[in-house]
Amino acid sequence: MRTPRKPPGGRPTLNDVAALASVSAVTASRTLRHPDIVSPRLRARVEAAVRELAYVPNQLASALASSRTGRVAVIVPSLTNGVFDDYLRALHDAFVPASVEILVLSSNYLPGREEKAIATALGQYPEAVILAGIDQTRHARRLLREAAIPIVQTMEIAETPIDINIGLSHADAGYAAARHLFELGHRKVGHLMAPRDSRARKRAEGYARAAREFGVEPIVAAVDEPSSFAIGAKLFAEMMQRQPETTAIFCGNDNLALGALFECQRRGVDVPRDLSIMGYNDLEFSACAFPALSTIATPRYEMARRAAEIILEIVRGSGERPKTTQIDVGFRVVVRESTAKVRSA
Amino acid sequence: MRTPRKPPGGRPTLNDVAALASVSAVTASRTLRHPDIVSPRLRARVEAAVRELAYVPNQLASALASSRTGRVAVIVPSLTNGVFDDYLRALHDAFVPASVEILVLSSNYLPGREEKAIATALGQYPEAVILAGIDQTRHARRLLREAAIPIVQTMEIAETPIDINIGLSHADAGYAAARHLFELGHRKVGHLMAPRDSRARKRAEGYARAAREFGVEPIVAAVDEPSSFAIGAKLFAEMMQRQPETTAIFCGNDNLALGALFECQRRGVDVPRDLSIMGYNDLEFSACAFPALSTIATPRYEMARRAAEIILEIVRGSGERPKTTQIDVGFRVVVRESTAKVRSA
DNA sequence: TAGTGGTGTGAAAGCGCTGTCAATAACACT
DNA sequence: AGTGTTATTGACAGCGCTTTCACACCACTA
Repeated sequence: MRTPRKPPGGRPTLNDVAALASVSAVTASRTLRHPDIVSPRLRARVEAAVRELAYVPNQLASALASSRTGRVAVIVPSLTNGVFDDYLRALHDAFVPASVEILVLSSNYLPGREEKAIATALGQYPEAVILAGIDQTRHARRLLREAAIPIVQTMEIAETPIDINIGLSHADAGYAAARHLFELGHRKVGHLMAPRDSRARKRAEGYARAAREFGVEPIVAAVDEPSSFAIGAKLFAEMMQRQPETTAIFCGNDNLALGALFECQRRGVDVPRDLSIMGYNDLEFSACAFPALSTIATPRYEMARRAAEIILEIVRGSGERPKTTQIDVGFRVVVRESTAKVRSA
Repeated sequence: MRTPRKPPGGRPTLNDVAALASVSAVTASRTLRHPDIVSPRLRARVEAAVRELAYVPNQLASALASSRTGRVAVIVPSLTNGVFDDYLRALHDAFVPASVEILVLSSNYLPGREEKAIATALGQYPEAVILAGIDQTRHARRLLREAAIPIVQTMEIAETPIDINIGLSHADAGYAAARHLFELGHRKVGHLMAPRDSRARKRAEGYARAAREFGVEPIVAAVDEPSSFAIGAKLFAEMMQRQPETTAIFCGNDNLALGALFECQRRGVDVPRDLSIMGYNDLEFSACAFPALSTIATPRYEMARRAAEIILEIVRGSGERPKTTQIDVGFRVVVRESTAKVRSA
C-alpha cells in the first residue's frame, strides 16, 4: 500500500472539474480547448464547474501531452535599457492577441549567460526563439539548430544566420552617424561607447572606418560597464580632458548622449554651437530633449513585429518557411538640433 | 497497430541519453539532478552522453513529475518604463543564482489584463507570485489565494494584503513631495500625472491632501495615456497655458518631470529660478540631469530584493512563513537642484 | 561462513493533460 | 422497423520525467 505522493486537496485538476460537471476528463478538456464543438448545455455545465472550483489548467501537463507549448522565448541582453522597450512592446502586441506566451530571458550582455539562457529557454520547449544579436556561442548555436524550431536573430544582420535573420548593419549605421558629423565639417570627432554591447563595438568600427576615410584620428572613450546616463556624463568629462578641442561626439547610444548633453549643460558648453552630439537608437526622450538629439533611428518595433509575424506564420500557418530568410530593415539618420556645422573657429 | 504520435527523431530525451550511456533512465535522471551521489565513472558516462546528444532536459516533464517548477511569476504593469528596471534587476540578482526562473508578464496597467496575466502565470504552476501593486480584481485574488503559494504584493502598502506585502504609501510620498514645494513657499503648485497608473492616482491624492492643508487650490493636468517624456512636455505646456502663474510643479514620475524640464529649457523658463520641478521615483537619469531633479526616491531594488529573499526562505528553507507579513520600506525626499524657494516676485 | 550496513542502480507507477479512435445517441430517411 | 449519417461523448495510451522502493553488490565484522 503506497501512499499517494501528493496529499489530496491541492489545486483542482481537470478530473475534479469533470467530476463536478459529471462528464469525463476528455470531454472537459475538449470543452476548454474547443468550446464551439461541444453542445451548449455541456459547455455551460463545464464552465460552471471551472468557475466553481477556480480551476486553472495546468499548462505544464497540457504542453507535455500536446507537445505544443504556445510559447515563444525571447532572449535580450538587458531589460534595463530603453532599447528593448519598443522591441518587447512589439512582441507583446503581436503575440498576446494570438495567445502566444512570451518567455523573456536576459543575458546581461554576457555570451556565457546567453548560452545558459538559451538552454533554459529550450528546456521550456518554446515553439520559436527570438534572439537579440548574432553572437551566440558555438554550443548555443548547436542547441538552437537541433531544437528544430524557428530561430530568429534580430537587431543585426548576420553573415551566417542560424535560421531567420532580421536586422540592420550597425557598422554601416555607425559609419553613417560619424559621417554625418564629418560632413558638417567636424574633424575632432570623439566616440563615447560602452563596449560590453557587441553591437556598440560594431558601431565603433563604423565610426573608425569613417574616420579613416576622412583622414582623421579616431578618439574613443570607452568603459566596460553597462551604459547609462551617468556613464555618458563620465565618458564625456574624460574625453574633454584628454581632447579639449573636440567639436563633436558620436555616442554609442542615446543614453550616453543624453548623459553627455547634461554634462555639457552643466559645464556651460552650448550644444550644438560649441559641440555637436550625435546619439544612436532614437529612444523616446531623444526627440523631446533640448536640444533635440540627432540620432540614428533603428526600427526596433518593426524588427520585432516582423519577427513575430514570421513566427506566427510558420507556427500557425501552413508550416512553410517563407523564402526570405534575411531582412535588412535599415536605419535612418535623424538630424535634429544637437548637431550643427562646425564653427570656423 | 497505432502509429506513434510523434515521428521519432525529435529532440533527444532522457531515454536517449540513458541508452547511449548504457544505464537506465532513472539513473540518468539522478545523475543530472544529484551529480554528487552517483559514482564518478557513471557521472562521466552520462555527462558525455548529454554533450554528445546536445540534450536539454524537458523542463515541462520534469516540473510535471516533481510538482516543482523552480519558477516564480512576476507581474508588472509595464516593461517599457524605467521604474521596473531596478525592480527586475533585483529579482534577477536574487533568483538567478538560486536557479529560480523568473516568468515576467506585463499587464499594461489594465486590471483586466492583470487578471489574465495572473491566470496565465498560475497555469505555469509557479512556486510564488510577485505582483506590482495591490489592486487585483476579486477573481484574481481568489485564484491567487487558492494557489496556496506565497504571494507577494509589492510597490504599495495594502490595507488587506493577500499574503505578503512589501511597499510604501504612495499617498504619503505624494504628500511629502507636494509638501516640499509648499514649504519652499510655492502656492501655485501644479501636478502633472498619467492616471492610468493607480499608484499615480494615490500620489495625486497625497498632493491634494497637502494642497488642502496649505489652503491652496490644486491644479492638475492629467492625460489618460501611458506616461512618457513627450507627455510630460505636453502636460506642462497645457498647464502653463491654463495657469501661467504656476511657480512649481510636482510630476507623477520622473519621466514626466524630465519631459517638463526639457519643455522649460525650450521655452527659456529657468529651472529652478522661474519654476521648481519635483519628480517621483528617482530614476537613473534624475541625478545627472541638469539641473538635477529633486524627486522622491522609492526603494524599488530593495523591495524586490526583500520579496525575493522572503520567497526563497519559504520555498527553499524550512517552509515556514516569516511572522512579519507586511513591510513598509518607506521613501526619501531627495532635494537636488530643480526645486528652490519661490522668488518673492 | 553467515550476517550487517552501506552504496549504487533499476522497475514500476504516475504527475495532469491531450490525441486518437471507438462508442453511443440522435435524427432523418427509405 | 431498419439503415445510414451526423453530432456528441468516452476509454485508452502516452507525453518525458521523477519518486519510491526494491534489489544487487561490495566490504567489513562476528
